[in-house]
Amino acid sequence: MDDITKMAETLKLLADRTRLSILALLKERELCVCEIVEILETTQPNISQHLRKLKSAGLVSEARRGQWVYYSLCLDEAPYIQAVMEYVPSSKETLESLKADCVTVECCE
Amino acid sequence: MDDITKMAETLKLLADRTRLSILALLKERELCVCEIVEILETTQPNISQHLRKLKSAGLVSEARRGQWVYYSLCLDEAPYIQAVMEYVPSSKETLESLKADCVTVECCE
DNA sequence: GACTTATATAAGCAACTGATTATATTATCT
DNA sequence: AGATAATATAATCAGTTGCTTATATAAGTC
Repeated sequence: MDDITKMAETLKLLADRTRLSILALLKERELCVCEIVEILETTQPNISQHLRKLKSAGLVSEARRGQWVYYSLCLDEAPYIQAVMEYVPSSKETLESLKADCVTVECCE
Repeated sequence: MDDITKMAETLKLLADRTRLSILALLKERELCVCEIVEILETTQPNISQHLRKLKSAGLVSEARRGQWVYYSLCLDEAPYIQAVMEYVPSSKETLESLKADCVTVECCE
């Protein structure tokens, strides 16, 4: 697979509303699956499967802590992804409002 | 449509081998459709339809000169696309080798 | 060990995408 | 006007994608 094909494949991962949102969130801080599910208002399997794609491309890494699995951004090997991420609108407010009404999610302590 | 959704939509245009190759070529210089067809070794309708998508997103602009329609890059409005394009491998050699055996294509003068 | 919570995986499906083939349009040349 | 070359559009189709529902695994709690 030549360089351009590989680049197109990697860009496909960003070219999806849900995955780009996940990456935008992880840009702020690491998050566990259930937090992402709550914020993006979708189902858990949906997020899990998107995370798997991002992980197998090496764009995120996971760390289990207790029953929670935390995902964080991992863009050192993907400079052009990093370049794009500079332009993704911040999710800071979204994350703060989550903290505010953090009743349903136990993992945010 | 929120910002992230729009960004994902635009990134979809780059997330395709053929379209990314077209953009990489146009990064070097403007090209007419038949040149792109010859270089990328695909069919004319295929290229035409990809160019239409790129055009309707404003990423390329067209200029008819005689029977040929020349396309050129137009990324002023899309900073993050421009950022990605910095990382796309150059097509300079490909374009020069085209010039070398430019027999079938009449438009390159 | 039984129950609950968090996450992952699998199967199924509707919607979308990229390519091909066929046809239409536009311009040039005689 | 007729023939040719360049490009655009339309129809079709196989392959892919993202989501949902159902189920499995893993960790924590009682």
